[in-house]
Amino acid sequence: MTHTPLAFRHHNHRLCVRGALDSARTLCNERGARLTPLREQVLELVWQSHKPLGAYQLMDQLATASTRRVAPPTVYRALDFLLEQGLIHRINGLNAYVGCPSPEHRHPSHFLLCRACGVAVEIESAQLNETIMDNAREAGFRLESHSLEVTGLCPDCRSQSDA
Amino acid sequence: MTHTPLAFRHHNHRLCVRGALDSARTLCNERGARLTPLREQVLELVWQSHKPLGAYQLMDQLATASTRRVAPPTVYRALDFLLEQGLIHRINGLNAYVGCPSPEHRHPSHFLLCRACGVAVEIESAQLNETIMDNAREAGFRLESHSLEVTGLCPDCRSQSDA
DNA sequence: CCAAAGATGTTACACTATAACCCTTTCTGT
DNA sequence: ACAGAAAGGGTTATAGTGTAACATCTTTGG
Repeated sequence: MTHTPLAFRHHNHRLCVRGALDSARTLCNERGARLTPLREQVLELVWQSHKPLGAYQLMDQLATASTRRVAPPTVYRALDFLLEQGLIHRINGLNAYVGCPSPEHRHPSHFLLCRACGVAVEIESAQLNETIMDNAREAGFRLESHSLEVTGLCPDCRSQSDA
Repeated sequence: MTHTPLAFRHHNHRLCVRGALDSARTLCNERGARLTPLREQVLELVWQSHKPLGAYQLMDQLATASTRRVAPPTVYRALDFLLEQGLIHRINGLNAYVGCPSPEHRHPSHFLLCRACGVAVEIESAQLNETIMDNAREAGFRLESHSLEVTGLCPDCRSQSDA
Protein backbone atom coordinates (compact mmCIF):
# COMPACT_ATOMS: atom_id res chain seq x y z
CA MET A 1 0.00 0.00 0.00
CA THR A 2 1.33 3.39 -0.92
CA HIS A 3 0.08 6.74 0.22
CA THR A 4 1.60 9.72 -1.52
CA PRO A 5 2.47 12.39 1.06
CA LEU A 6 0.72 15.73 0.83
CA ALA A 7 3.82 17.71 -0.09
CA PHE A 8 4.34 15.50 -3.15
CA ARG A 9 0.81 16.23 -4.39
CA HIS A 10 -1.03 19.33 -5.48
CA HIS A 11 -2.70 20.79 -2.44
CA ASN A 12 -3.94 24.00 -0.96
CA HIS A 13 -0.66 25.24 0.36
CA ARG A 14 -2.17 28.20 2.17
CA LEU A 15 -3.51 25.75 4.68
CA CYS A 16 -0.01 24.38 5.28
CA VAL A 17 1.31 27.88 5.94
CA ARG A 18 -1.58 28.91 8.10
CA GLY A 19 -1.38 25.71 10.14
CA ALA A 20 2.36 26.05 10.60
CA LEU A 21 2.12 29.66 11.77
CA ASP A 22 -0.78 28.90 14.10
CA SER A 23 1.08 25.97 15.65
CA ALA A 24 4.19 28.08 16.03
CA ARG A 25 2.36 30.86 17.82
CA THR A 26 0.59 28.44 20.13
CA LEU A 27 3.70 26.47 20.96
CA CYS A 28 5.87 29.50 21.59
CA ASN A 29 3.18 30.91 23.82
CA GLU A 30 2.98 27.72 25.84
CA ARG A 31 6.74 27.57 26.14
CA GLY A 32 7.31 31.21 26.96
CA ALA A 33 9.43 31.53 23.83
CA ARG A 34 9.26 34.79 21.92
CA LEU A 35 8.10 34.43 18.34
CA THR A 36 9.07 37.95 17.30
CA PRO A 37 7.92 39.52 14.00
CA LEU A 38 11.29 38.79 12.42
CA ARG A 39 11.24 35.16 13.49
CA GLU A 40 7.70 34.73 12.33
CA GLN A 41 8.53 36.29 8.98
CA VAL A 42 11.45 33.93 8.50
CA LEU A 43 9.26 30.99 9.42
CA GLU A 44 6.65 32.09 6.91
CA LEU A 45 9.29 32.38 4.20
CA VAL A 46 10.61 28.92 5.00
CA TRP A 47 7.07 27.65 4.62
CA GLN A 48 6.45 29.30 1.25
CA SER A 49 7.00 25.88 -0.29
CA HIS A 50 8.02 22.38 0.70
CA LYS A 51 11.46 22.93 -0.82
CA PRO A 52 14.29 23.54 1.63
CA LEU A 53 15.66 27.09 1.38
CA GLY A 54 19.20 28.28 2.05
CA ALA A 55 19.95 31.04 4.54
CA TYR A 56 21.10 33.42 1.83
CA GLN A 57 18.00 32.74 -0.26
CA LEU A 58 15.99 33.66 2.82
CA MET A 59 17.98 36.89 3.19
CA ASP A 60 17.20 37.81 -0.40
CA GLN A 61 13.54 37.07 0.03
CA LEU A 62 13.38 39.10 3.21
CA ALA A 63 14.80 42.00 1.26
CA THR A 64 12.29 41.47 -1.55
CA ALA A 65 9.27 40.78 0.61
CA SER A 66 9.67 43.64 3.03
CA THR A 67 12.30 46.00 1.67
CA ARG A 68 14.15 45.00 4.78
CA ARG A 69 17.81 44.39 4.14
CA VAL A 70 19.28 42.15 6.82
CA ALA A 71 22.78 40.81 7.33
CA PRO A 72 23.60 37.11 7.68
CA PRO A 73 23.72 37.01 11.50
CA THR A 74 20.16 38.23 11.66
CA VAL A 75 18.85 35.40 9.55
CA TYR A 76 21.01 32.81 11.23
CA ARG A 77 19.83 33.88 14.66
CA ALA A 78 16.23 33.56 13.57
CA LEU A 79 16.98 30.14 12.08
CA ASP A 80 18.71 29.05 15.30
CA PHE A 81 15.67 30.02 17.30
CA LEU A 82 13.33 28.15 14.96
CA LEU A 83 15.58 25.09 15.06
CA GLU A 84 15.69 25.16 18.86
CA GLN A 85 11.92 25.32 18.98
CA GLY A 86 11.67 22.45 16.51
CA LEU A 87 9.72 24.62 14.07
CA ILE A 88 12.12 23.91 11.23
CA HIS A 89 14.71 21.29 10.34
CA ARG A 90 18.07 21.68 8.71
CA ILE A 91 18.82 19.47 5.69
CA ASN A 92 22.55 18.93 6.00
CA GLY A 93 23.01 17.55 2.53
CA LEU A 94 21.61 20.77 1.05
CA ASN A 95 22.69 23.40 3.58
CA ALA A 96 19.05 24.37 3.67
CA TYR A 97 16.08 24.69 5.98
CA VAL A 98 12.53 23.43 5.77
CA GLY A 99 9.43 23.75 7.91
CA CYS A 100 8.50 21.01 10.34
CA PRO A 101 4.89 19.83 10.01
CA SER A 102 4.72 18.42 13.54
CA PRO A 103 6.64 20.75 15.85
CA GLU A 104 4.63 19.87 18.94
CA HIS A 105 6.85 16.94 19.78
CA ARG A 106 10.60 16.57 19.44
CA HIS A 107 11.64 14.02 16.89
CA PRO A 108 14.57 13.15 14.70
CA SER A 109 14.97 14.61 11.23
CA HIS A 110 14.06 12.02 8.58
CA PHE A 111 13.45 13.20 5.04
CA LEU A 112 12.70 12.09 1.51
CA LEU A 113 14.34 14.58 -0.85
CA CYS A 114 13.38 14.74 -4.51
CA ARG A 115 16.46 15.62 -6.53
CA ALA A 116 14.32 16.77 -9.46
CA CYS A 117 11.73 19.12 -7.98
CA GLY A 118 13.49 19.79 -4.68
CA VAL A 119 10.55 18.95 -2.44
CA ALA A 120 11.33 17.54 1.00
CA VAL A 121 8.92 15.28 2.86
CA GLU A 122 9.34 14.37 6.47
CA ILE A 123 8.99 10.72 7.48
CA GLU A 124 7.68 9.66 10.84
CA SER A 125 8.04 5.97 11.45
CA ALA A 126 8.19 4.26 14.80
CA GLN A 127 9.66 1.22 13.14
CA LEU A 128 12.44 3.29 11.61
CA ASN A 129 13.23 4.91 14.93
CA GLU A 130 13.37 1.56 16.65
CA THR A 131 15.58 0.02 14.04
CA ILE A 132 18.01 2.89 14.41
CA MET A 133 17.93 2.66 18.20
CA ASP A 134 18.50 -1.09 18.01
CA ASN A 135 21.55 -0.60 15.85
CA ALA A 136 22.97 2.00 18.22
CA ARG A 137 22.29 -0.15 21.27
CA GLU A 138 23.94 -3.14 19.70
CA ALA A 139 27.14 -1.13 19.38
CA GLY A 140 26.94 0.08 22.97
CA PHE A 141 26.29 3.59 21.69
CA ARG A 142 24.19 6.10 23.61
CA LEU A 143 22.04 7.69 20.94
CA GLU A 144 21.26 11.37 21.35
CA SER A 145 19.97 12.42 17.94
CA HIS A 146 19.85 11.16 14.39
CA SER A 147 19.12 12.37 10.93
CA LEU A 148 18.25 10.46 7.80
CA GLU A 149 18.28 11.96 4.32
CA VAL A 150 16.94 9.85 1.47
CA THR A 151 17.53 11.17 -2.03
CA GLY A 152 15.65 10.07 -5.12
CA LEU A 153 12.58 10.91 -7.17
CA CYS A 154 9.14 11.77 -5.84
CA PRO A 155 6.09 10.10 -7.43
CA ASP A 156 5.51 13.03 -9.78
CA CYS A 157 9.04 13.44 -11.05
CA ARG A 158 9.35 9.69 -11.26
CA SER A 159 6.46 9.31 -13.67
CA GLN A 160 7.81 12.17 -15.78
CA SER A 161 11.22 10.55 -16.06
CA ASP A 162 9.60 7.23 -16.97
CA ALA A 163 7.80 8.86 -19.88
CA MET B 1 23.71 -8.69 22.90
CA THR B 2 26.13 -5.85 22.32
CA HIS B 3 29.32 -5.95 20.35
CA THR B 4 31.50 -2.87 20.57
CA PRO B 5 32.77 -1.97 17.08
CA LEU B 6 36.50 -2.03 16.50
CA ALA B 7 36.86 1.71 15.99
CA PHE B 8 35.38 2.33 19.43
CA ARG B 9 37.99 0.09 21.07
CA HIS B 10 41.75 0.17 21.35
CA HIS B 11 43.13 -1.74 18.44
CA ASN B 12 46.16 -2.03 16.24
CA HIS B 13 45.32 0.78 13.90
CA ARG B 14 48.20 0.06 11.55
CA LEU B 15 46.24 -2.93 10.38
CA CYS B 16 43.26 -0.73 9.57
CA VAL B 17 45.42 1.55 7.46
CA ARG B 18 47.25 -1.26 5.75
CA GLY B 19 44.02 -3.06 4.96
CA ALA B 20 42.38 0.06 3.61
CA LEU B 21 45.30 0.89 1.35
CA ASP B 22 45.59 -2.69 0.12
CA SER B 23 41.89 -2.83 -0.69
CA ALA B 24 42.07 0.51 -2.44
CA ARG B 25 44.96 -0.57 -4.65
CA THR B 26 43.27 -3.84 -5.52
CA LEU B 27 39.90 -2.29 -6.27
CA CYS B 28 41.28 0.54 -8.37
CA ASN B 29 43.33 -1.96 -10.32
CA GLU B 30 40.31 -4.12 -11.01
CA ARG B 31 38.28 -1.11 -12.05
CA GLY B 32 40.93 0.54 -14.18
CA ALA B 33 40.82 3.58 -11.88
CA ARG B 34 44.09 5.40 -11.25
CA LEU B 35 45.04 5.55 -7.61
CA THR B 36 47.77 8.15 -8.08
CA PRO B 37 50.34 8.98 -5.37
CA LEU B 38 48.38 12.09 -4.39
CA ARG B 39 45.11 10.20 -4.10
CA GLU B 40 46.74 7.44 -2.14
CA GLN B 41 48.35 9.96 0.19
CA VAL B 42 45.01 11.65 0.81
CA LEU B 43 43.40 8.28 1.47
CA GLU B 44 46.15 7.42 3.94
CA LEU B 45 45.67 10.74 5.74
CA VAL B 46 41.93 10.17 5.95
CA TRP B 47 42.69 6.80 7.49
CA GLN B 48 45.09 8.14 10.11
CA SER B 49 42.27 7.74 12.60
CA HIS B 50 38.60 6.86 12.71
CA LYS B 51 37.69 10.52 13.16
CA PRO B 52 36.30 12.30 10.10
CA LEU B 53 38.67 14.98 8.78
CA GLY B 54 37.80 18.22 7.01
CA ALA B 55 39.21 19.09 3.59
CA TYR B 56 41.25 21.97 4.97
CA GLN B 57 42.65 19.83 7.76
CA LEU B 58 43.76 17.41 5.08
CA MET B 59 45.41 20.26 3.18
CA ASP B 60 47.34 21.25 6.29
CA GLN B 61 48.42 17.70 6.94
CA LEU B 62 49.54 17.26 3.37
CA ALA B 63 51.72 20.33 3.80
CA THR B 64 53.11 19.02 7.09
CA ALA B 65 53.55 15.41 6.02
CA SER B 66 55.27 16.04 2.74
CA THR B 67 56.24 19.70 2.54
CA ARG B 68 53.82 19.75 -0.31
CA ARG B 69 51.66 22.81 -0.29
CA VAL B 70 48.47 22.18 -2.27
CA ALA B 71 45.50 24.41 -3.03
CA PRO B 72 41.89 23.49 -2.21
CA PRO B 73 40.92 22.18 -5.66
CA THR B 74 43.68 19.61 -5.49
CA VAL B 75 42.39 18.14 -2.25
CA TYR B 76 38.78 18.31 -3.36
CA ARG B 77 39.55 16.51 -6.58
CA ALA B 78 41.28 13.74 -4.71
CA LEU B 79 38.34 13.53 -2.32
CA ASP B 80 35.91 13.41 -5.25
CA PHE B 81 37.81 10.52 -6.74
CA LEU B 82 37.85 8.63 -3.45
CA LEU B 83 34.14 9.27 -2.97
CA GLU B 84 33.35 8.04 -6.46
CA GLN B 85 35.31 4.88 -5.83
CA GLY B 86 33.52 4.39 -2.53
CA LEU B 87 36.82 4.47 -0.65
CA ILE B 88 35.65 7.23 1.69
CA HIS B 89 32.34 8.66 2.88
CA ARG B 90 31.36 12.26 3.49
CA ILE B 91 29.79 13.07 6.86
CA ASN B 92 27.42 15.90 5.97
CA GLY B 93 26.78 16.97 9.54
CA LEU B 94 30.51 17.58 10.04
CA ASN B 95 31.67 18.65 6.57
CA ALA B 96 34.24 15.93 6.93
CA TYR B 97 35.47 12.74 5.34
CA VAL B 98 36.20 9.30 6.75
CA GLY B 99 37.55 6.06 5.35
CA CYS B 100 35.16 3.32 4.31
CA PRO B 101 35.98 -0.08 5.77
CA SER B 102 34.13 -2.03 3.09
CA PRO B 103 34.68 -0.28 -0.24
CA GLU B 104 34.27 -3.44 -2.31
CA HIS B 105 30.52 -3.04 -2.53
CA ARG B 106 28.43 0.10 -2.90
CA HIS B 107 26.30 0.88 0.10
CA PRO B 108 24.60 3.79 1.79
CA SER B 109 26.38 5.91 4.35
CA HIS B 110 25.20 5.04 7.86
CA PHE B 111 27.25 6.24 10.81
CA LEU B 112 27.42 6.39 14.57
CA LEU B 113 29.24 9.62 15.50
CA CYS B 114 30.60 10.15 19.00
CA ARG B 115 30.28 13.82 19.86
CA ALA B 116 32.93 13.50 22.60
CA CYS B 117 35.87 11.73 20.96
CA GLY B 118 34.87 12.34 17.35
CA VAL B 119 35.13 8.72 16.23
CA ALA B 120 32.82 7.60 13.42
CA VAL B 121 31.70 4.01 13.03
CA GLU B 122 29.95 2.73 9.98
CA ILE B 123 26.83 0.61 10.41
CA GLU B 124 25.85 -2.10 8.00
CA SER B 125 22.41 -3.47 8.67
CA ALA B 126 20.17 -5.19 6.16
CA GLN B 127 17.24 -4.56 8.45
CA LEU B 128 17.96 -0.85 8.52
CA ASN B 129 18.24 -0.70 4.75
CA GLU B 130 14.98 -2.52 4.33
CA THR B 131 13.15 -0.32 6.78
CA ILE B 132 14.33 2.75 4.91
CA MET B 133 13.37 1.26 1.57
CA ASP B 134 9.95 0.34 2.92
CA ASN B 135 9.34 3.87 4.06
CA ALA B 136 10.37 5.28 0.70
CA ARG B 137 8.23 2.78 -1.19
CA GLU B 138 5.21 3.54 0.93
CA ALA B 139 5.44 7.17 -0.14
CA GLY B 140 5.80 6.22 -3.78
CA PHE B 141 9.36 7.52 -3.74
CA ARG B 142 12.10 6.07 -5.92
CA LEU B 143 15.05 5.80 -3.61
CA GLU B 144 18.48 6.47 -5.08
CA SER B 145 20.70 6.98 -2.07
CA HIS B 146 20.44 7.59 1.62
CA SER B 147 22.57 8.66 4.52
CA LEU B 148 22.02 8.25 8.23
CA GLU B 149 24.01 10.09 10.88
CA VAL B 150 23.49 9.11 14.49
CA THR B 151 25.06 11.37 17.11
CA GLY B 152 25.70 10.41 20.72
CA LEU B 153 28.33 8.87 22.95
CA CYS B 154 30.46 5.85 22.16
CA PRO B 155 30.87 3.15 24.85
CA ASP B 156 34.13 4.66 26.08
CA CYS B 157 33.02 8.27 26.36
CA ARG B 158 29.74 7.10 27.77
CA SER B 159 31.35 5.36 30.74
CA GLN B 160 33.56 8.38 31.37
CA SER B 161 30.58 10.71 31.47
CA ASP B 162 28.74 8.33 33.82
CA ALA B 163 31.59 8.49 36.33
C1' DC C 1 55.82 9.81 -31.93
C1' DC C 2 51.58 12.25 -31.74
C1' DA C 3 47.05 13.28 -30.34
C1' DA C 4 43.67 12.80 -26.83
C1' DA C 5 42.39 12.16 -22.35
C1' DG C 6 43.31 12.45 -17.68
C1' DA C 7 45.54 14.47 -13.59
C1' DT C 8 47.42 18.30 -11.17
C1' DG C 9 48.73 23.32 -10.45
C1' DT C 10 47.11 28.15 -9.86
C1' DT C 11 44.26 32.10 -9.31
C1' DA C 12 40.33 33.92 -8.19
C1' DC C 13 35.96 33.70 -6.32
C1' DA C 14 31.23 31.94 -4.48
C1' DC C 15 28.68 30.21 -0.79
C1' DT C 16 27.81 29.21 4.16
C1' DA C 17 28.35 30.56 8.80
C1' DT C 18 30.10 32.94 13.00
C1' DA C 19 32.71 36.38 16.20
C1' DA C 20 32.54 40.57 18.41
C1' DC C 21 30.64 44.67 19.60
C1' DC C 22 26.80 47.98 20.22
C1' DC C 23 22.29 49.59 20.94
C1' DT C 24 17.37 48.81 21.92
C1' DT C 25 13.57 46.27 23.79
C1' DT C 26 11.59 43.30 27.12
C1' DC C 27 11.47 40.99 31.39
C1' DT C 28 12.15 40.55 36.57
C1' DG C 29 12.22 41.68 41.24
C1' DT C 30 11.46 45.19 44.46
C1' DA D 1 7.29 52.65 38.51
C1' DC D 2 12.14 51.80 38.49
C1' DA D 3 16.73 49.81 38.11
C1' DG D 4 19.25 46.10 36.61
C1' DA D 5 19.47 41.94 33.92
C1' DA D 6 18.50 39.38 29.94
C1' DA D 7 17.22 38.85 25.35
C1' DG D 8 16.77 40.47 20.58
C1' DG D 9 18.54 42.60 16.70
C1' DG D 10 21.91 45.78 13.76
C1' DT D 11 26.59 46.13 11.85
C1' DT D 12 31.19 45.08 10.44
C1' DA D 13 34.45 42.01 9.63
C1' DT D 14 36.10 37.51 8.98
C1' DA D 15 36.33 32.32 9.22
C1' DG D 16 35.31 27.98 6.95
C1' DT D 17 33.92 25.21 2.95
C1' DG D 18 33.78 24.45 -1.86
C1' DT D 19 34.12 25.46 -7.07
C1' DA D 20 34.98 27.79 -11.83
C1' DA D 21 38.16 28.50 -15.22
C1' DC D 22 42.25 28.01 -17.32
C1' DA D 23 47.27 26.48 -17.66
C1' DT D 24 50.51 22.76 -17.39
C1' DC D 25 52.11 18.25 -17.10
C1' DT D 26 51.59 13.07 -17.52
C1' DT D 27 49.74 8.93 -19.17
C1' DT D 28 47.57 6.26 -22.66
C1' DG D 29 46.60 4.35 -27.02
C1' DG D 30 46.85 4.45 -31.99
